Amino acid sequence: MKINAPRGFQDILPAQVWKWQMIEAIARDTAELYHFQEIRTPVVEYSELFHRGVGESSDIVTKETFTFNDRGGESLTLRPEGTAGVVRAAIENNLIAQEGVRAKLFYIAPNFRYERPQKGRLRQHHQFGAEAFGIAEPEQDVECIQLQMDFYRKCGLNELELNINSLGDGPSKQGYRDALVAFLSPKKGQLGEDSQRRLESNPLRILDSKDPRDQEAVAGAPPASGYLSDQSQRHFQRVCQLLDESGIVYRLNPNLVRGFDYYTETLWEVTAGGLGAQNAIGGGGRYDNLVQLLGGRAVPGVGFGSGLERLLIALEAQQVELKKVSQPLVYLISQNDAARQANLGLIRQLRQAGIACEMDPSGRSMKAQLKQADREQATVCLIRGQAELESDSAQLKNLSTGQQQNVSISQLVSALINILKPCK
RNA sequence: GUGGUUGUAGCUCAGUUGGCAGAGCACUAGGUUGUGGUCCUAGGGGUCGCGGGUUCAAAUCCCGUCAGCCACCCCA
Repeated sequence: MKINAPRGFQDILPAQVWKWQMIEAIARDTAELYHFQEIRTPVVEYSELFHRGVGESSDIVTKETFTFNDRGGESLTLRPEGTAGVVRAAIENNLIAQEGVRAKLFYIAPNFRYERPQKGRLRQHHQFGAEAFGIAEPEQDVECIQLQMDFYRKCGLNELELNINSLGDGPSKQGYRDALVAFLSPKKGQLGEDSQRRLESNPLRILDSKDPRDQEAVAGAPPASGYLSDQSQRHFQRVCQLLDESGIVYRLNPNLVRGFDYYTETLWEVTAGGLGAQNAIGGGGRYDNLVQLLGGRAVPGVGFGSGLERLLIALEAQQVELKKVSQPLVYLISQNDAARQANLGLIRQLRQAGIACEMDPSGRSMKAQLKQADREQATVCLIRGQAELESDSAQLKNLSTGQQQNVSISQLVSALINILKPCK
């Protein structure tokens, strides 16, 4: 019986893996350029972490987690997002034990959400994310945004838009929520079914609904900016000013709301062309209450997560060419059994000398071997038959020019290194 | 969880009114007994997603189911 990968889970095959390695390398290089350090946390956490962290009322926790009991009866959950686990690890390992101690961490890791798959949406997806703890100033928000945007720029992504908004600190957010409910309640009948329900559970989300009925009802709603405390207002203005100064183009979007309960103050989302309906490629925000909520000191934090599958989709749609670099390959070809036997020893020597080699041990025709070498994009073929065995030499054939030369075995390694050097 | 749509060779797909399961590409071999890419010739490869039903006869019609894709919800 044939067994497929579970719904919404995807194999990343050799033909694609090099792209992953490339964008992962860009992510690491860029994060380290900003002096963020990599952290790797477990794929599973106690379920309570996400309930408390992401929020009991958020959709992600209520209906999208992979949750199960282990054999001891503990409830575990596959991580649905990156921040909560990093905060837990930072607290547990005393990385942010004291106020004023700064920790800047990044990760590249899979997340799991039980959803119906569609374009740009899977049950396992991967994110590059970064979290900065200990600094409440808007400079830290902007450093995160700069890192994120630099990452996209280095990957070659062109069509993208940064949306930004502020919901203010806790009291500001609550005040705005109440005001919005007061504004929308009389119009409840005009809202879509989903939003009528959200009016109680998560009214802020009605702001960024796609339903035209909701958009019409929301049109005259008061903006969050009117409910920000003085301090929150100053914070947000400073963020915008710093973005201006660093030449980052953004759009103030008063309807931008994000799905995690822990966000306070600044929040942002980057959208990209070519992604279909799920056009968010990454998002982030400040979460000044989260560390304390999860049992740490009152340490502020800010960070982002960026979806790598969606980045690759966007790069493809925008026809961005990633440059593939691979090691030049030498393909050993044997005319007969004796040559094949000799090449088995030779290939080991060449590999130990640091030269990537391949050969076909099955005794097929030379034509078939050459064809295979061509298919695998070998740079050089090393051909040995009866004549070469007797003269202790090998033919080296350059597959792109077709030129061929005879080289003695004693000089083989240096000759190959010479030929391959300009190909790296 | 809801809706739409598509499942035929490794891949992309055709298949008429229900009447022998097809093409292109890819693969293997030969043309060339020591040389790839181009070309020519031949060959291999199928649970027509799966299960049931109608029929003399089903890839084709009906019912169910599973999966992929797309959209809603939500999010990266």
